[in-house]
Amino acid sequence: MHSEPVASRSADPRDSRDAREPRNGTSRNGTQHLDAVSLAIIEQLQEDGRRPYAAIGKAVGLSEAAVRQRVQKLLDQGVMQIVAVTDPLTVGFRRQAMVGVNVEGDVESVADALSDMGECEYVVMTAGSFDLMVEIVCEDDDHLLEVINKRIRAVPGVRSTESFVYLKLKKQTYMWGTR
Amino acid sequence: MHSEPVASRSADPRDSRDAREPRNGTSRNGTQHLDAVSLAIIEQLQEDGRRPYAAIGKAVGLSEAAVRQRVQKLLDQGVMQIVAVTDPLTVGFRRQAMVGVNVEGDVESVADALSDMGECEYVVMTAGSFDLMVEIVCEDDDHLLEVINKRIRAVPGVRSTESFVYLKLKKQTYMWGTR
DNA sequence: CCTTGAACTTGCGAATTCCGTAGCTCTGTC
DNA sequence: GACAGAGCTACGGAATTCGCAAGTTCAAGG
Repeated sequence: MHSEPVASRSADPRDSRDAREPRNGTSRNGTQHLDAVSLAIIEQLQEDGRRPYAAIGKAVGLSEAAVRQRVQKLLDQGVMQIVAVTDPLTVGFRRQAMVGVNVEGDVESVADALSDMGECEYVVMTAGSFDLMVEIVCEDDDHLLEVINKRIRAVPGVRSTESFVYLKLKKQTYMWGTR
Repeated sequence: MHSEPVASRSADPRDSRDAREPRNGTSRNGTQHLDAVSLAIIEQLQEDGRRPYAAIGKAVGLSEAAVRQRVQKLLDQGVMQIVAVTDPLTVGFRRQAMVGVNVEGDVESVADALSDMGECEYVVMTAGSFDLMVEIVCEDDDHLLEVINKRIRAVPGVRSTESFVYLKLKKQTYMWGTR
C-alpha cells in the first residue's frame, strides 16, 4: 500500500514549505529537530531498511538525490542507523537480562562506564527506584554472572543492582510513527 | 578494514563444511539454528544494513548470489529484519518508560495483550521481582499516564506495575557478535 | 548404487539503483 | 544588494541488484 506523499506538494512545491515548518537543525539541548519529510523518510526505512531511495522519494515527495542526501545526513548525525536486528537468542546468546542500577554520586559517569562494556547493549538513565536500566547480552550463565557481579558492581559509584533475567522475548518493534 | 572471510575456506571449499557444522533449520522449540556463515552475514548487516551483497560475500566467503538468497531467507523466516532505528526522543516521542509488571495467572497471555498495544515497543518475560518488562513509547506525559494507568493496568491478570521514566538514552547497539 | 533435493558457484544481460556533480532557488547575513 | 550556505532537481556514468540457467558437491533415502 503505497501511501501518498506525506509532504503534500499540491501544485507548487513551494506551497508546502511556505508555512513556518521547523527546519532541521540542532537546538540548544542537543536534540535534533526533524521536519515532517525527514520523519516520513525514517518511517519508510523503519518498514524496510533497504528500500531504494527512488521509492522513498516517491512516497515522501522528494527527488531521489534529495532523499539520498537526507538519509546520509541523518546517518552522519547519528540520528538514525540502518541495521539488521534479530532476537539475540536465535543468534547464540543464551542469556540476557535487564539490570536496574542504583548509583551514588554522578549517574552519568556510571552510565558512561557501563556503555563502554560490550555486553551492555542498552543503557538508559531513568527516574524511579532505579537510576539506570541496562540491558546485557551474554553467551551463557557464567558470562552473565561475571558481567553482573564482577564488572557492573565493580564500577565506582554503583551502590546496588537488581537483575531480571530474560525468559522470552515477546515483542520487538522499531516502528514508532507507523501506527 | 576488510576482515578475512569468516568461514575460512583455506584451499578446498569443502574443508570448511566437512565438520559437523549445524545446518540451518528449525528445531522443535521453534528457534532457529544458524550456521557460522549466516551469523557472519548478520554481523555484516548489523554494521551496515545497506551493505552490498557482493561486499558481504567477500567478507563471509560466499558468492553474491548465495548471500542474496541467504539474506532473503533470513528475512522471510523472520530471523532478521533490516530497519532504521533511532532514539525516539529525537523523533518527537517525548516520553518513554520501562514498566515492570507483576502478573497473577497466565503470564504469557498478559504478555500477548501488552504486545498488541502499539505503544509497547518491547515486551519480555523475565525472572526476578517482575514477571514482565515492557518498554513504552509515548508522545507526551498525558499519553504516558494514560497508557500506564488506564491501558496496562486494565489488562486482566495485571497485579501491579512499577514505572521507570526515561531521562536519557545513553547507548543503543545492535552488534552482538561484533566484539 | 542411483536418485532426489538442497545449497552453492559461475556467468550473464537487463533493469534498477547508487553516486557525484552542476545548476537553480530560497534564506539569512553583513 | 551582494554573498554564502542549505536544500532541491536533473542527469549521466558506475555499481548493484535481480532473475535465470547450467553445472557441481554433498547428504539422505530407497
